[in-house]
Amino acid sequence: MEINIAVAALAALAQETRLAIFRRLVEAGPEGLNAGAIADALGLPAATLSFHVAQLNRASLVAARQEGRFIFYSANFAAMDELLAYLTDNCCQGGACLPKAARNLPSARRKSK
Amino acid sequence: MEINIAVAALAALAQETRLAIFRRLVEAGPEGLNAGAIADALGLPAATLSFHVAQLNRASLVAARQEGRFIFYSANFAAMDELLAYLTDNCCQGGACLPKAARNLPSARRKSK
DNA sequence: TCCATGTTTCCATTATCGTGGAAATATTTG
DNA sequence: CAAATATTTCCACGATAATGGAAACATGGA
Repeated sequence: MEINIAVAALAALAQETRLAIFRRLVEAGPEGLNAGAIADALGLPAATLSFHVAQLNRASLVAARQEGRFIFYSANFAAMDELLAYLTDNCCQGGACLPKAARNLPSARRKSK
Repeated sequence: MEINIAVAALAALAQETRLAIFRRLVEAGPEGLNAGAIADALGLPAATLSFHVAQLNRASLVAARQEGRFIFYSANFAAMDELLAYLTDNCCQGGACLPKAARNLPSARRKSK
């Protein structure tokens, strides 16, 4: 993962409303939720929800699929995996800041790409 | 970790210059680097470096210590640990997006607060 | 086809961010 | 104290982000 992509993903999550949306989608699992359901759950105007979900989508953290007249959004777990890998690889010296539970692994390093 | 703190940390890292600074400090280890050295390494004007490092500091991702007439900045590994823990706890369904190397752990869950 | 429903785009407004030169503020050394 | 060096604060500029109402754009059903 290049730094630009990591920055884009971080920026997408670095906003309270968007982080809340993403958490909700993670909670919802692979099925995801349609736009209205997210808006209802978080008490957001449709335009605001649409704006934020579009940003998450642009950063590839959220996928969209049409289903009837609904649009379902779902968390992209693989992208989150890559972001976490980037952070552990580049922002932790020798895994020094991996969560304690993961700290004493044989080798948590990953292909640098 | 509360959502506000996570957002603040993410926002601090969600900027190319700042992420580069943080990476450099991680690389430098606990000793850290003085402001001028960081600026030189990244080719940044002093004012710009100071601005960004202050943001990282406000987000508690970077610590500062005076040493003679230099000010040394160093990465706060514990804070990074907490951020990673927040992300894995709240943005990965059952650890579904933990980096592969860490995925099959007995229990990567951590105290929620 | 017409209507209801779901979602996005358009728009204007306000607020905040990133940048870097210049001046101000430490701190050490002579 | 004065000079040199390190860093920050001040300032102004342009750029981008967040918000939400209203209008436009699908889509499915009667």
